[in-house]
Amino acid sequence: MDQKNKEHDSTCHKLLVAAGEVFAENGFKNTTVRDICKRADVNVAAVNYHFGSKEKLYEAVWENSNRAAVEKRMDELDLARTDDPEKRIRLFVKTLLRNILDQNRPEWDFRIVAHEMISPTAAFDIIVERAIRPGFLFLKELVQEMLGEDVPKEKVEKCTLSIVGQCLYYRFANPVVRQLLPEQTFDEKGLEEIADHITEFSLSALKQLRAGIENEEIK
Amino acid sequence: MDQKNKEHDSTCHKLLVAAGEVFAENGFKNTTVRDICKRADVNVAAVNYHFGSKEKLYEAVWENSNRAAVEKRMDELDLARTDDPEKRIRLFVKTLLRNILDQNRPEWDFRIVAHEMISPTAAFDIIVERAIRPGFLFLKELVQEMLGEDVPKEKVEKCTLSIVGQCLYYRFANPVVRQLLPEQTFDEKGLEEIADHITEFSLSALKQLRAGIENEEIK
DNA sequence: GACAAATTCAAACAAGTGTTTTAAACATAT
DNA sequence: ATATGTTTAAAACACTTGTTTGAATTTGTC
Repeated sequence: MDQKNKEHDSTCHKLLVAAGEVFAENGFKNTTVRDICKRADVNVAAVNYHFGSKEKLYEAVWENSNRAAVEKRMDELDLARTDDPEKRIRLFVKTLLRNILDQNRPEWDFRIVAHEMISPTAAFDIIVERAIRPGFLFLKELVQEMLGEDVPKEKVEKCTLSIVGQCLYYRFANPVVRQLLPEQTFDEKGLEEIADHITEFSLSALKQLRAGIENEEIK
Repeated sequence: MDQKNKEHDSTCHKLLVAAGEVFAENGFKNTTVRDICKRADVNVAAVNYHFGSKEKLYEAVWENSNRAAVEKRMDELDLARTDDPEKRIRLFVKTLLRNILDQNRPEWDFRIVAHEMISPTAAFDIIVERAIRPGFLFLKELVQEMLGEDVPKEKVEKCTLSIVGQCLYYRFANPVVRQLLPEQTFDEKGLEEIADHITEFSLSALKQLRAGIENEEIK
């Protein structure tokens, strides 16, 4: 909205940072501009002066933080391109879990996505296309590799969702998981455990499915 | 709150019904008492007159609808007690999916649970204990049967969550799924497909895991 | 039918929301 | 130094929220 967006300690910059944090915590609807301004140590009117409205600030936050973050994530995943699909699925799961569960991570943009899933705003379509679909397609290819070429597209897609679903459950239903599994931690060690389990569970399923398909082909 | 709660067309009853619908659609925070009263065709003051507050109405809605619904669901599942664990897991998945995804189902209480998972209210603990834990324990037993007795509790629990997670993803991330898989329907046929897939995926995983465990034991 | 209690209603209230206004402070260029 | 455009600040605005009020209406009882 403004040419000085990127200068540290400018009102704009302080607003973007604060807004990102608060939106990530509470979603769009449950966030007040007064909360944001208080955290940014800035006057209430600043939001509308610099961004026009709460909604445009939301979009700016997203625009500002997301593109780089997504690309960085995809790069992380691409690093392992030489590895076999199993290792890359493991890496994918671990990366995804870290992004959605690690509270200490400043890359909170994924938490905004989580809120969008539950109560979409106008930015929803863009967010899906930019932040979700790339990862989905990435994982889908790996699943395809695991299952073989002649398995129908719908099956591959559903398997992909099965893997993603296991991960995202820990975010969406986090309070439930904490109550159901009180011993489970969510620190580095806990995340590792969860990631290992989901990977093992999913790879087992994919291998078994693959075996079943091959058996059918023989018949 | 009142002795005439159950009479049809009483203000109380109309409020409970309307509130249930609206809360299920929008969650607690995003529901206004004016919305509820408009749908119930009742004066705004009625909520506070009959229930004391919006919050107590929320609790009453839950109290009123849930106990019977949960018991009915557990009965449905128990009917199949004679079947083998595989068939019962299939039934569990299908029942769960129907409850959380079938829009035409008047048993919207499960959708309130979904909202509670994202932004818990004071009723959260009760809701988890009454609506979620019984199903969780039910499925956990089935998974235990599939994996055998000597597999650690944590593994059984994580596998259980993996199954539940696949199902609930279709609810939490429903708009995303619709955008990612535009061909997927959510009518009776669509639900059947999803349920079949999740069952197949999960049973494959469990069998493979079981095989792995037995191999280790032999060594 | 008359009286009292319970219920409904329109209106208003208090608190919170996003936004706008108005003026003061600041910066920059001439 | 003055003028000009930009940024900040406090207050107010318009609207929505849950809740309360007090009068009107209905209901129950004798």
